[in-house]
Amino acid sequence: MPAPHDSRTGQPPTLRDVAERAEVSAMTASRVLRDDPRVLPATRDRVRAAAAALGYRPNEVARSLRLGRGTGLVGLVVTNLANPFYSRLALGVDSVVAADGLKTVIGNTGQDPDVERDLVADLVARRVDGIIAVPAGSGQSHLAAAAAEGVPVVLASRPPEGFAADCVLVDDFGGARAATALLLARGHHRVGFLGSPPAVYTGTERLRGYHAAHAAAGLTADPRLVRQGQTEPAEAERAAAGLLALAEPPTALFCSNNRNTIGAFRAVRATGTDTALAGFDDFELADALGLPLTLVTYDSDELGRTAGRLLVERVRERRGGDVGGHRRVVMPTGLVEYGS
Amino acid sequence: MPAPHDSRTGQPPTLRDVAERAEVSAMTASRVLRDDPRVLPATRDRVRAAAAALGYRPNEVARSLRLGRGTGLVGLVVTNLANPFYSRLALGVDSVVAADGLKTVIGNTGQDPDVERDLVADLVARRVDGIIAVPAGSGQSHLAAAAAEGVPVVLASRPPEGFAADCVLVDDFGGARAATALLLARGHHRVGFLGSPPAVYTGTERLRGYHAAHAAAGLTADPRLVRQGQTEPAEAERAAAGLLALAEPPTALFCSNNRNTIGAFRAVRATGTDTALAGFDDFELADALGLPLTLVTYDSDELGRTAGRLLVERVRERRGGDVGGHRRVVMPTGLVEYGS
DNA sequence: CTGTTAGCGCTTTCAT
DNA sequence: ATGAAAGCGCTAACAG
Repeated sequence: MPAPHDSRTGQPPTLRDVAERAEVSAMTASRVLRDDPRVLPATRDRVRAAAAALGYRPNEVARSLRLGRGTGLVGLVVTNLANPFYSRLALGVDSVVAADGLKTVIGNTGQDPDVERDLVADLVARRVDGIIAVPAGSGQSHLAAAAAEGVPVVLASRPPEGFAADCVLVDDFGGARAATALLLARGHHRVGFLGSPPAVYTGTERLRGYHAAHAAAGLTADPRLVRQGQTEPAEAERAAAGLLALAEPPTALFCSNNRNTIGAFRAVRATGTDTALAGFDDFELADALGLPLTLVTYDSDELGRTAGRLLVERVRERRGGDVGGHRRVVMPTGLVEYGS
Repeated sequence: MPAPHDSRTGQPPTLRDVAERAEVSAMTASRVLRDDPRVLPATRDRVRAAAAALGYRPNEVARSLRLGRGTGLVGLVVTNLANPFYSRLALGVDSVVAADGLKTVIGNTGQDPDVERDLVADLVARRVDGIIAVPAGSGQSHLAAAAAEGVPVVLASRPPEGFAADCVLVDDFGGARAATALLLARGHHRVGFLGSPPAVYTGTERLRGYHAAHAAAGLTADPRLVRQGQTEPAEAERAAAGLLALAEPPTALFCSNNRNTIGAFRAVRATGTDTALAGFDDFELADALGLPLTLVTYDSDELGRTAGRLLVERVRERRGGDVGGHRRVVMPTGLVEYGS
């Protein structure tokens, strides 16, 4: 364990300090520390020894300024990291970009569009190498602006609106349609819908799927059974309880994300009805709830990894490659049945 | 929506570009953009207009290099962001530091000590303003080195070893002892223990609590009922199944974290025994499992926020304040009973 | 193989 | 009220 730095000053050692100690120029020290081969082995050793003795670490801030190449950071903009969907996404992204030496900066917006705007602007000012975002839904002009400044942008689970960017989507429409169709095929003719606020892309796509399944079965969904706007389980539970308390309650519920599914589950259990339950997104312990539960599943880790991969390719591109036009990856969904 | 930058070049506009367009020196432009009052209102307006027209954003990399003040980033080092414990911590930390204009960089180690070392070194090289870490357990010399270089370090849920740093802890010992005591008081004399690898601080503290409860009741825990080393629910399930298959199986299990509790729950349900279950950490849907479950709880969001607060105070201190000696905050625990 | 010069974008210091 | 010079730590580009 070398002394971290010269104790005369509280400042970390600089390249100059290393160079002086090794009695070479800063340039030679720089070469050695970047493994440039054109240095005499003896000099190399002296420099290495000096660096080790001082506990020298190159200042990455200075390097990125000099190299003009960005900071080796990627911004990840999400609404709520405590939601397991987003934390898995974050992990998937980080695992991929870390392999390229990039670090992930998190930006949690808490659903606030103003926070989201500021966050993106700040990430751009910080010269991140790219941004992966799951925009909350009320406009993407801030992302468009970032893209226009040359910062690669990748959207996860929502498509770009009004500008071009890579994105990874889930087959929201198809998955929701399949799950709803299953409920209808089992004889449920009154199927309720619980979903996120209408401005959220995935929510409206999944609602479209719900309606499409009805249409395919020659049915029309009762609009009174559609409740949008719930973001947290507690809200979803109230909304579900409201549906179950109707004079003609639904005999089944389709929930457009895991927050709504969990809320609906609580409402059904509390009410004691045998309402059938289906939802989008798998979640931990879904199999252990003691109620039959049909879920639309997809590989959520792969979603994050794919987003990371798309971004990394763009970052490499800026350093010389060429990926070509913007890509749109759609992840397939499956159906899983839990409970007895 | 202003044009993001001059389209002649793909480069974002610099202060010079703004200055030229406003026909002032870079210095004056800089003053205006930092709201330095000593500028003629007319000039100010010209500069503001130029900046807006170009879509100028100050280069934060250059600023931090010049100001020598760090980057406005804090590093968060955890083992597994997909674990809800860590994602809540991350959110708590971020919510506090964001209020001070700081961003959180995530470093996910995946339990690998080498990755952890590299990560910390890299964060230091990137000149983060501070580091919040939940070290995996095999040595903290890398954190000590960071602290020695003057980077504020705050540890969450583990105390510093071999160096001084602020930390936030949970009352691991007391919580585990209370939960175990409850099981013993209910007549369980064979209580199993499921926990993380022995190198993990929280695991061993909680094991200590488990033993202390036995001692206080005049009992000695059967060492064959102690299983350490499970990190994921699947491993924990196997370990629990092993205990339940013993000739003299435990009649109750105490699990030292949520991963182990979930695994134990699965094993108990699969076996169909009426083994009593207790564990450390609350988790979503713990109340919905249909089995009685006693959990040691604490405010995990507050844990993250406290860590963030301790760090922010140190960061401010480096800019002139004085917080004094290193602090150790211990969060109290409670006991919750779920299930019928 | 090694060193000198110059400058990334910004701001502090010292003029004017 | 404004500007010129210098430099944060580092590294391309060019000497020698």
